[in-house]
Amino acid sequence: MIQIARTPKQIGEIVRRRRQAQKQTQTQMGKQVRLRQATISKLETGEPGTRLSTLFDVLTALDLELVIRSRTKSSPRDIEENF
Amino acid sequence: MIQIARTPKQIGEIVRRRRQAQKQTQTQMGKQVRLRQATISKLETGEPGTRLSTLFDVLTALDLELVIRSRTKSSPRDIEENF
DNA sequence: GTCAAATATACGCTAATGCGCATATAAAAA
DNA sequence: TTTTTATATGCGCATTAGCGTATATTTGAC
Repeated sequence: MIQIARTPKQIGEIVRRRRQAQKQTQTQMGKQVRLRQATISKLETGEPGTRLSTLFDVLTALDLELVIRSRTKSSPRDIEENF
Repeated sequence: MIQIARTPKQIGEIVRRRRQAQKQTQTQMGKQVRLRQATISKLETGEPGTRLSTLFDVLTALDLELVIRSRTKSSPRDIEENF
């Protein structure tokens, strides 16, 4: 399972899919990492102001990790979603 | 080039190495993406409060992208750096 | 060691997160 | 449809990023 994210919105989508796949609610996840349900909600909807610490907390709860790598050629889908 | 980041600090290190590899200063990078040199500095030193939008701006300037994937077994190095 | 360049900090400011708490809205179940 | 569950929003508050500007500190070249 690997997903490219070039915008906060894309991160949110990935997080949401993963959370749902694990059959968790935002409230449950929030409890695990001590974040409000509202905070998870904002992250998943793509708030650009979300803090790195919040993202890492959530990724930990979902057993995901973040990888940074050189950009690959962007697919048409990436481009349209950037704006 | 691919790097795992499990903490804001690790992200900072990756960003810094990449920036230096491109022979850019924080001030130059900041200009490209309209961020202050001080902001880049904080990101590179691992501020957990850094915003996602800021991270993406910087990654764009460095031609890097972010990938989210299932966690791999952590290497000893990862563990010690988590606390 | 000296000096210039790069990076880390500081101050005052504005804006926005994340908080607790509550509720409206949407989605799923009965 | 009615009821329950889940997600999105709202308010007031404390905290903090990021801004401009400026300066201390570190690093690197000479």
